[in-house]
Amino acid sequence: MSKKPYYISTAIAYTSGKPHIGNTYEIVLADSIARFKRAQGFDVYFQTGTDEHGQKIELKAEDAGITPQEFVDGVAGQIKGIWDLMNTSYDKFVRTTDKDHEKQVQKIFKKLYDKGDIYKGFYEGMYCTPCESFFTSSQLVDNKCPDCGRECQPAKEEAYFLKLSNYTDRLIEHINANPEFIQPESRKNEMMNNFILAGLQDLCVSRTSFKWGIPVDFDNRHVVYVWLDALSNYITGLGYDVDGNNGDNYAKYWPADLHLIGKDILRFHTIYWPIMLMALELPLPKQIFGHPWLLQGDGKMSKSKGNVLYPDDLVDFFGVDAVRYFVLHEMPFDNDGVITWELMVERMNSDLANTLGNLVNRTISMSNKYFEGVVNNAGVKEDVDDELISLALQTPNKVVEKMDKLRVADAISEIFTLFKRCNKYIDETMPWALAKDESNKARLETVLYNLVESICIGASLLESFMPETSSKILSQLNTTARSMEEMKEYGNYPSGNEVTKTPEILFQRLDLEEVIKKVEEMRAEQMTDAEPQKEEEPGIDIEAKDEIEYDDFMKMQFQVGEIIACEEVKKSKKLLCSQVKIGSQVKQIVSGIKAYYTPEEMVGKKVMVLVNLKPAKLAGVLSEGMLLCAEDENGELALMVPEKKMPSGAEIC
RNA sequence: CGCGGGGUGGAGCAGUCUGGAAGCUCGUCGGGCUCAUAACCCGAAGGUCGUAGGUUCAAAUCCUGCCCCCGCAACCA
Repeated sequence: MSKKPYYISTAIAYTSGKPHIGNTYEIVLADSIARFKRAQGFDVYFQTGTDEHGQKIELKAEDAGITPQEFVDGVAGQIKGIWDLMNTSYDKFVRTTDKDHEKQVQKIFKKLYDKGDIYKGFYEGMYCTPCESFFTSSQLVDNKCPDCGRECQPAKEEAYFLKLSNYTDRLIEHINANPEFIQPESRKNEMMNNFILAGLQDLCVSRTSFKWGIPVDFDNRHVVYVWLDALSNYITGLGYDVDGNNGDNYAKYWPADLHLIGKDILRFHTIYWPIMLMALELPLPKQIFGHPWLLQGDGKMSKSKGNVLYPDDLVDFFGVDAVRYFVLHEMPFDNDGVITWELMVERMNSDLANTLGNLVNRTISMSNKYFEGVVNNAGVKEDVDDELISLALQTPNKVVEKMDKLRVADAISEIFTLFKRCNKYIDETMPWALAKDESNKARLETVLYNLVESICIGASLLESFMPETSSKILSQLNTTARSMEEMKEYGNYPSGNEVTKTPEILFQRLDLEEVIKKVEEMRAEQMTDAEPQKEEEPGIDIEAKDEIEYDDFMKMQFQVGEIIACEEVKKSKKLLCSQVKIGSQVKQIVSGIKAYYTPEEMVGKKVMVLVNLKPAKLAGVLSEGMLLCAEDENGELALMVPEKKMPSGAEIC
């Protein structure tokens, strides 16, 4: 009987920089699922990779003074290095700059164009010439550019679009008929209500504004734009060929069983990707799981704070398997998980060192102490054994159940429940008491046998999640991993086998204070590393606007305003509504700065106001001007305030 | 009234569909034990299950109103 195929993929990582712990979570999660499916006897194909095109990369490469190809080669290598460091067992690392991928994307583009699913059209809308940007009429404010406030003209720019309307009915049907398709299910409603039922806009699939992409072969002014390129990796990586000369892997593994992705890109995977496949007349993937995010507890990650968690640093502190354990265990099924140093140290000490490491250590030590390492199944059973044995037999099934529902964190917990039961069993049977009387020798042998056997089962199950630890334990017990089949019966550990004489500590307990101290040192180091950059801080470049006349400038009236009252705009997330005193008059101004200032902080500030901006309604509230802010590359805002004391109403010129 | 999820001992969660003694992990405190990595095992304290009503012999669980948090969408003059 041939093995059933199982194809799992992660999203491909964008090669703009080094992956942090959040990115790493996804690959580890996918890896544990892939390993588990292999253990269950599936013929698993596990694909990951990198998304390497786009304007952002073109610009970054330019900054670095190298070609885009050199740039992405470097970052892709770095990402692959981290994936390998995390001990992930992917079968293929696909890159969107792979020649065969590029070729197939061109063919896909052509085929859909020939079929009429891709059409040449126009970016049609309101165009702001100075900003070089298109806006839909709903984005405009009183027909003015939302960025600069100037008049926009109706305009067109040539681009190719993927037509969605032909397939939306089929997509809706498919989603409704297959409740498993989008996971977690709550996300299904978001996609349906916010996008599909609201009416889909055709997806723009080409660009003329940059070059670093796959050229449209029949119209080389255009390059293929992001999603059509990136999503195709799932089939091109398998050797899919538009003309039907598919590779073996495609025939064997498509459609995919599971696309594992972050919740932020569910829309592309549950709407655009299925429609692309329908247009190509290919079957749809069976399931798409938008996993939650792993967040840091100690504030927003930022390089300047030096608190970004990188997987390689964590591995230095804790070791690969501990890091794998953290990210898998702290992540619930459909809520964001939180990771902090405190939490990691706690898990390390409590779960890994105490429960697991110590169990293995004390078991092996006793075997050596009482029987010189020889483990014999003497068969002197007592009632207390039953509970342990039955749990050891049930645990594999429990783990399978959880994994079938993609509840990876829960699956690991089941394994640790078994280890905890082992610790309890030691206290119940008190081997050290048995050892005092020679007549209890056979019973003592049985007790130790039960421990070793149960640990073997637990360690074998652990392989998918903590492969290195699993093999360390098994090798200390001088045996190998059990198959799922072998775990159906109890007592497979060979009687008379000999465990190691020198048990190695699996996980060293850590002192929280010491860890915090080291972390601070590391942060300080990261800060100094960042320092030179700060010195020469080039500032950030933004898109240049057209030159203006002095008269244009003079049209704008800026004055100092004093904020005399401020409140949140209900029903909006980002807006604060301020009463601003400008000379003798008071204007109401709404600003999108709630995330950076509280209403209390605002009151009393003297700020720079653009006074003669045409009033507009924001979230239903009238706004009669604009508070000016500086904005950095992360969108962080800072109000502009006069450097010296100035009365409200003072002109800024 | 845009759509959806959630509020359970100090922390993180399960239980809600299918009403019927409030559970798990961590932490705290007390005890036991000594094989082991100051570990392991047992016990205890600590919750009006967001809030106000309703249905019922019985409500964390079903119904209604309200408050708060989160995700998505909109908005960021």
